Order: sequence, then structure tokens, then C-alpha cells
Amino acid sequence: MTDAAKQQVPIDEAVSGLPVPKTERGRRTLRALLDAAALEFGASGFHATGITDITRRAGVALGSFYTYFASKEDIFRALVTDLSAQVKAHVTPRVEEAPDALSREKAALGGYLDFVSQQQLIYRIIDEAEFVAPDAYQGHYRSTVARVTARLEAGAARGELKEGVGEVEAWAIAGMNVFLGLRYGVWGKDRDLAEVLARAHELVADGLRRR
Amino acid sequence: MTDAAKQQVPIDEAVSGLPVPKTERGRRTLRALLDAAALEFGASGFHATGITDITRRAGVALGSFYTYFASKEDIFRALVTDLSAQVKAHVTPRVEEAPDALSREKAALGGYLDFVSQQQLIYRIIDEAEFVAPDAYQGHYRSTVARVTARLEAGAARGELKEGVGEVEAWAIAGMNVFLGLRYGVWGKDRDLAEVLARAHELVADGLRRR
Amino acid sequence: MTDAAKQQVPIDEAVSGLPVPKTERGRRTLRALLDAAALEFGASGFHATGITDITRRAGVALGSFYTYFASKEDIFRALVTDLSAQVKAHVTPRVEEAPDALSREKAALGGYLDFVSQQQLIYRIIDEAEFVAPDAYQGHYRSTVARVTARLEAGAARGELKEGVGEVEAWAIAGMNVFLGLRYGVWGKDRDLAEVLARAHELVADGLRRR
Amino acid sequence: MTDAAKQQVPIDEAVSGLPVPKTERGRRTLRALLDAAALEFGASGFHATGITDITRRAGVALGSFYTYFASKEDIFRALVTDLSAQVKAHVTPRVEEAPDALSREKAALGGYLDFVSQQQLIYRIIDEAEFVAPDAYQGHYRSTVARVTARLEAGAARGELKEGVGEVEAWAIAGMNVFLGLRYGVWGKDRDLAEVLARAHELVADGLRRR
DNA sequence: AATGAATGAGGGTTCATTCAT
DNA sequence: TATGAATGAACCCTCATTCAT
Repeated sequence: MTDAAKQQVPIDEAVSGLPVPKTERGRRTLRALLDAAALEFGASGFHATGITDITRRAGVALGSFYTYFASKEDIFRALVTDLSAQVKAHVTPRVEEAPDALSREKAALGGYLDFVSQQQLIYRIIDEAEFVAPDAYQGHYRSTVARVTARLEAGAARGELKEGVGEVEAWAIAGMNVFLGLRYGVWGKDRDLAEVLARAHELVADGLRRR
Repeated sequence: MTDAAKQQVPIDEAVSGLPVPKTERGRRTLRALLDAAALEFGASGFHATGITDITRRAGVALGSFYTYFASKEDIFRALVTDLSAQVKAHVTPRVEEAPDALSREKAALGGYLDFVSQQQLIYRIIDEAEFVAPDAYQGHYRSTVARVTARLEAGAARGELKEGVGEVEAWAIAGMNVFLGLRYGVWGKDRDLAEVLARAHELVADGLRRR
Repeated sequence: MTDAAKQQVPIDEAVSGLPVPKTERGRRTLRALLDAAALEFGASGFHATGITDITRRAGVALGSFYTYFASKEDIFRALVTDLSAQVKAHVTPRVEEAPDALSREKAALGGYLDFVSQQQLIYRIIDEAEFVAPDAYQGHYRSTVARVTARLEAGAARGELKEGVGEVEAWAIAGMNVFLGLRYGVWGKDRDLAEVLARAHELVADGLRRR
Repeated sequence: MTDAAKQQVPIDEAVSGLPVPKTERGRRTLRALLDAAALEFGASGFHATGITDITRRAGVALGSFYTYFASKEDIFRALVTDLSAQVKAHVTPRVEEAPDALSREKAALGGYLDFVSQQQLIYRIIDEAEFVAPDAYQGHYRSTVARVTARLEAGAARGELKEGVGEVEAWAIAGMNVFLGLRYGVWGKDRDLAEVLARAHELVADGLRRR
């Protein structure tokens, strides 16, 4: 996790759902635990990661973990929420800079590819949530797709996109983005991401564009 | 799992990578274990499923499990292979009946949506393989996408599709299909699959079609 | 614990074996901890009660506990001593009002039944001491029985009771009292305590009386 | 536990509530676990005893414990039931040999004192059940007292005992017996048990006898 | 080929106690 | 004296795997 990314999403109740520790020392410990958990879960997966792996990396005692989290699942869930917010924080500004609906979708895919190719571990965490914390997983994708849907509908309303595009198209586009990110951002970097972006965008551009 | 589906993919080395038991009784036991494992892994996930859950449901003794499989991961991997073949077996005939490249893609998505909406547990198994048996997971998607790629390239060669379509488009389409299946076939059946199919196909049709 | 009962046994070294806090605030905290401990130990037992349960109920910080007590066992032991004194304080005055040796025993049982039917939690604490602080438990019963023994011997010396009654009879009577209190004062109030008292007294009266 | 005592109460469903293992080896393991648990719980108490203490003494692997018992509490409860049956098995024959109601009570106390002075650990186990498995504890005492009550009522019906003696007297006598056993059988053997028996019996004999 | 008891490493969690502020 | 975060040893239980029958 880059420091930059972290600072975009400071620990507070809005993001993590966790109570903010009363002392500065407490806030440092909580942040250390979350960062360590991201690295460990990302590298080894939920089940292969032990609480001791997390606390050892965070440099705190085992017992301290339970001052901040009720269980291993609890920190995992907090992490998914945290990372989900990071993806959003990374993609949103790029989208907003784009001049029209079609280029907004391209910017979204570009931002996403860029993010996952840097943050491969995070990718694994969110995907594993399907099995560890299905509600958090669904929450992530549903809210992600809700944003896509809103963009498409707004574009259609402004006459920039074909009438009727909405949720179904949003899920389709989200699936494309996720698979392209997995294949070309995580599994292998054997292809230029700019090319992937261009070709993928071209694939759907006509389907989205107003006739 | 429907009996029909099972019979499409009888146990043999080509599919499961397992030696075929010599006796009829052995083959029945192996089949019972695989079926039970599919149900248990699908319902509870890999980690929450115990060997005893599988043997209990299969109606065999715990020790017998190790006559057929070397480990829990082993049966999981066999299952992924087995199910991957089932998807292929379900989709391929429909694709082959289609008259041209574009309608082949539509048939593929239609067949896939149809399959996963019936076989929800299987869906979960293949996805969990990303974390339990990454090679089997990659194997499934790489070979799935390889078929899509081959179809697209063949279509382009015949002049039915745009020149240059290939692997990138195939990954995009696969992602779209998978997400639509997850959302509308598994998470909720709140939308007519025929509509989903039509809209999704329309989204990419122009992008695939020859100009 | 009724306030009345508490005030009969103010905190001082003689009773609890603890140093008396120098400040008024300290004495209040100590009393709050003891009261909270009685409620928690009584309701949940020694092992199921955490220090935090006690401090939370007492309204003090966790760390403050160790200003007053060296360990969980320490407060438990103090409590047993405290409660043992309360039983004595409740029973003794009634005994002293009785005119003769036989009626003194009846008064003792009556007072005991009365006490335990009000103070059920306390009952549990003293009994659990058998396993948590055996010396305090033995101390309680040995001193209780010593008082009974002294009463019986005094009665015999005055010619009101049979010659030779002493320690054995005292343990027997103590056992009766305790079991009757447990059964009819704590486990169930399905029988009038006055009847229990009358019948139990009659059971031993002839055996104690001078021939 | 003497071997004799054990053989009086073989493992079967009637006593322990446990399923009987299907193999001879299984039955040996179960017996070894119960015996080891009695020694460990008796010596160290429920909370200070670890499962490993039990399995180490029984000479079986840790995991085997859970083949037979669901939890530490489970084996404790089974033990209480087992031991409760042993007390009964030890006392009942002596009682039945006695010629009349009064001597039956004397025989019961005598048998009990004899038993507990040999089986001190067992004593501790049953008493600790008040805190670990209150239902098993109440079960033990309620059924013990039910037997006393039945004896007293039968004696009264035959005209050997005072009319009206019953449950209250039975609880009183049980309490007496238990305390005398604790004091003179377990805490100290400083007094001849025959003397204790004689004096205790004399204490209640007149109260029980028909006028 | 089948059975089911036996094995023991492993891991999540608790909680009494300490200590820096 | 009060606070509450930090500590880490201890322990129950799970379960994949082995093995004797």
C-alpha cells in the first residue's frame, strides 16, 4: 500500500465502522494493524494468515489485536471496506475530469487498471471476501456497479449515451474491467495496459453510444 | 447437480485426472464422493467443509476418502476440473449450432447464464479455486478464454468480425459473462435472463462486428 | 446485598484484612469494588467473572482495581471474609436474645435461613470458596462451627443440654442448616421457612436435650 | 478410585449417558479417560485441569478426547453422573441389610462416611459441580435426598418412625451426612468414624423415632 | 476396498496483570 | 490515585491425515 493511498483514506468511523481510539498511541496501533493485515492477507490469503502474523508484522503484542478487532473476520471485513474506499478514491477523480459520458467510462477502466496493477494484494483481498465476508463483497460490487449505473443513466439522460442503458450494462462493464484487471494487471503484465484499455473501450463504445 | 449434467461427464482419466477404479463398486464410491463434495463445497466453501461432511453425505467411511483422493485439496481440484468440463459441455453444443460468429457469442453467453442459474453451487466452487487451487482456477479461465479467443479469431478470419479482435476482447467478454451470471443467475433472479442476454449482447455486438 | 447489611460491616482491617484507604474517595472506590465483586461473583461465579466485569460495574477504571487488590483471588478472599462476618452479624443478635440453649439453636437456624433466603448470591460465593480459596472456606466453616460448639458446650455445662454434646453435633447441625438453606432458601421457596425451621428443630431437639 | 468401585459401575448408557464405543479398544479408551479425569479433576479442580492433563494421564492423544467427549464440561458432567451412581451403589446394599427404619439411616450414614473417607477426590468433584454443572449437582442431591425421603416415609408408614417425617427431615439428614463426611472423612481423620456415626445418629434418632 | 479410532500440530481467543501517562 | 492500552502465556478445540483391523 502506498503511503499516498493510505492518506487518502484516514481511519475514521465513516470508512471503517470502527471506534476511533482515544489516544494517539491507540490510533497508531490500529493503523499498524490494518496495514499489516493488508500485507499478510494479500500475500497469504485469509486462512493461511494467522493473527500472530499480523501482530508480528505490526510490531504489537498478540493481545493488542483484540483491543481493536473482535476477530480475524472482523479485521478482514474492515479491510475490505477500507480498500473498497481506496479504489473509489483512486478512480473517482479521474472520472470527474473526463468531459463526456463515454470518456468517463474509459477513464474509469483506465483508473481501475492502473490501481490494480499497483495494488495486486488488495485485489486478492476483495475477491476473497466472496468467501470470507460475502456481505462485504456484495457491498463492494453493488456499490461499485451502482456508481457505474448512475454514470450511464446520467449520460443517457444528457443524450450522450443510448437510451435505456443502465444496470445490466453496468454489471457487464464491471465484469470486463475486473477480468481485464485480473488478467493484465495481476496475473501478467505481458501486454501494454494502454492497449488493453483502448481495445476494451472500443469493444463497448459503439454499444453505449447514442445511435 | 442434475443427473443429466452428471451423465454428460462420466468419470474418466481425461476429465478428472484420476485413475478409474477397477471395480464397479469403486466407481460408484468415487462418483458419490465427488457429488457429495460438490454439494458440500458449494454450500459451505472449502475451508468450512470437512472431509467428514463429504464422507457422511456420500455414505462412506472416513478412511475410504483416502482410497480415492490424496487430500482435501486433491478432491477440490478434481472437482474444479470436472465442473469446468461441465460448463464446456453445456455451452459448446449451443455454440456450434449457431450460424455465424456473432450469434455464437450470444449463444455462449446464453448457455452460460442458463448453466449458472441452475448450478449455483458450482459457480462458487470455481471461484473459490482462485484461493485454494490457483492453478486450477487459472487453468479454467485460461482455457475458457482460449475458446472465446479462438472463436473470435475464426470469425475475424472469415470476415464476420472486425479485424484484430482476439485475446483482449475475449477476456472482456468472459468477465462480462461471469459477472452477469453472478449477479442475475446467482445473487438474484430479479431480471429475465433473456433480457439480460439481449442487452449484454447488444452492448458488444457493434464492437465485434465488422465495420 | 441490602444497604443495611453492608452498613453492619464497615470496611476496616479487622474484617477484610485490607489496609483502609486514607482518603474518603479511596474508601468509596474500595467499597464499590467489593459490592460489584459480590454481585458479579455471585451471579456468574469466580471463573466466569472478569476483572473488567467488576470494574465496569463499580464504575472505575481497570487499572484502579490493582490499587486495592493484588489479584482476583485476593478480592474473592476478602469478600468471603466480609460475607462470613455478615452472616455472623445477622445471626448473633438473634441467638443472644434467646432464653435457653435449645432455643438458641432454633434462633440460629432461623436467622440463617432468613439470611440466605435474602442473600442468595452470597451463599454461592462462600460455597465456591471451597475451590477458589479453600483456606478461607475452611476458615468460615471452622469458625462458624466453633461458635455452635461453644454454644452447645455452654448449654451442657449449664445443664440445659445433654452431657457430652460438642463438636460432632455442631458439624451435624451446621450441615443441616446449610442444606436446608440451600434447598429451601435458594433453590426453591416452595415451602414456608417457618415450617422448615420447626421440623428441623424438632428433629434434633430431643437429641440435644438433657435426658 | 478402587477397581472394585469401578466394576460396580461399568460403562453403559444407563449410567453415563454416553454412547458405547463399538470396538473393545474404544471402550478401553473411554474408561481410561474417565478414570484419568476423576484423578485430575479431583486433585486440581475443574478449571486448573487441562484436557492435556487428562489425556496425558490416560495415555491417549489429545484428539482422542474429542472422540468421546464434546467438551471439558461434558466429561465432567459424565463423571458426576458416574460418581453419583457409585455412591449409591456403595450405600444401597448396606441400607438394605438393615432390619428397621432407624438402623437404615444409621447404615446410610455409615456407608457414606466410609465411602467418602476412601474417595476424597470424588467428593470434591461432586461439590464442584455446583459451579460447573449445576444441573448435574442438583440432580445428584435431589435424587439422593429422594431416596432418603422415600426411606423415611416408608418407615413412618410402617409405624417405625414418627408420623409426618419426610422431605424436610431428609434434607436435614443429608446435610448432616455431607458435612460430617467433609469434616471427618476428608479434611481430617482426627476422630474415629464409628464415634462420629454413633453420636450423629443419636442426635437425630429420638427426633425420628415414633413417640 | 472399507472401516472408524487415533493422532497431534495448529490457531483463534481470553484475560489476569503490568505500565506509561 | 486514576486511566486504559499493552502484554503474552495459556488453553480449548478442530480437523486433515494415518493406521490397525
